[in-house]
Amino acid sequence: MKLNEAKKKFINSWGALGTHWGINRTMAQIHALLLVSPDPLSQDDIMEQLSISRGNVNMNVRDLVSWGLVERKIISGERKEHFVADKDIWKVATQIIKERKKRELDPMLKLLTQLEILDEDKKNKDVKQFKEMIGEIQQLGNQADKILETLIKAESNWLGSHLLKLIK
Amino acid sequence: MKLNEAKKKFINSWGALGTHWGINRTMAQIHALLLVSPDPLSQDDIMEQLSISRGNVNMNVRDLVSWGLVERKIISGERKEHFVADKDIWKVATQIIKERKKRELDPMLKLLTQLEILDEDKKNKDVKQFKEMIGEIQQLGNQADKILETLIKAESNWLGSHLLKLIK
DNA sequence: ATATATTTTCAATTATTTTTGAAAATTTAG
DNA sequence: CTAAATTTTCAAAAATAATTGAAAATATAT
Repeated sequence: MKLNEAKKKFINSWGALGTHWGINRTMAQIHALLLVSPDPLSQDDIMEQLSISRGNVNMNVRDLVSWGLVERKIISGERKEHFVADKDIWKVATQIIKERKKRELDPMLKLLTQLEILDEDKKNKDVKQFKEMIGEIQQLGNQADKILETLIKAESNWLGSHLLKLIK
Repeated sequence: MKLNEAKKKFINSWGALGTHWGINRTMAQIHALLLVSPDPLSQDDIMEQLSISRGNVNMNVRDLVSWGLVERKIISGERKEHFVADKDIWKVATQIIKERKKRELDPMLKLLTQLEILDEDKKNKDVKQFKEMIGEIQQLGNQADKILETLIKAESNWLGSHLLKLIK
């Protein structure tokens, strides 16, 4: 297989995968492209390589920056802004976990707390089962929260060397 | 807050959350509805409670069954099929992990293995960096795979009592 | 076997999300 | 300051995904 073919395959399947994770195809593709590009790319480079419009590149790159996955890079002499992806995959993973936790898990846990305040007949079968269900989800959510928090703080090599042995 | 209000809130936010996870709103809503319903519901019950069409219910319930989150229940005397969600949240979580691993992580790892076979000048900067990147993703993917595998096999209470202490 | 109830399918419709591209805003150079 | 380059915005268009609803298929009762 040739390099360019491999890159294309990688970019495309990364994009396809993104759609299963609530991330839009283009954002995932741009991220993939930057991951396999040794040097920073300009908006025009990205437009050309992925055949997408300027506005699309702009919006999605901006999103990637807000996710902390990509950063702007000034190249001396160049007028255009350039972008690089953080190439440390462990950081990429923890960054994604951190953001999704903040954007999704935290609000859900907050909501569940609100739902707890149910002032109705506690002997009612439906009320009882509802409270139980919410309680269980909350418990699991809190556990997940703690684990993710710890994971985010952990060292990149820690996971492989310690956790895996302990968990077995 | 009244029970029905709480249920509605739960169902709606569960649905909204689903869209961030590549799951369609309705499927997530049906799942939420079944989670907070003590008794099995028929297609008509679901149609009525969520104001959605028969076809929609049918397809999404079928999907939930294929995910192993919901099962068909025959109620003696009743002609219509009824559906219940597995109420054990730990099982729900591991079931979702299991399915997503199978549907997404496994194929991605397979793809990465194929991309490894790159027959080009190994001194080429681009080739080198590409291989490195793929290698790192693969490593992380394999670690995640092992951890998820262990998690799926773990007992529901094991996570809280052991993993959390060890990981700290 | 026939009629009736129930479930499934799927083409057409509707809703949602993504993408484009050109205008507006901003930045940099001279 | 003015002009050129670059970035950003956003309404409209296109693409994608979800939903409907009625017809077809299947199952059950008499």
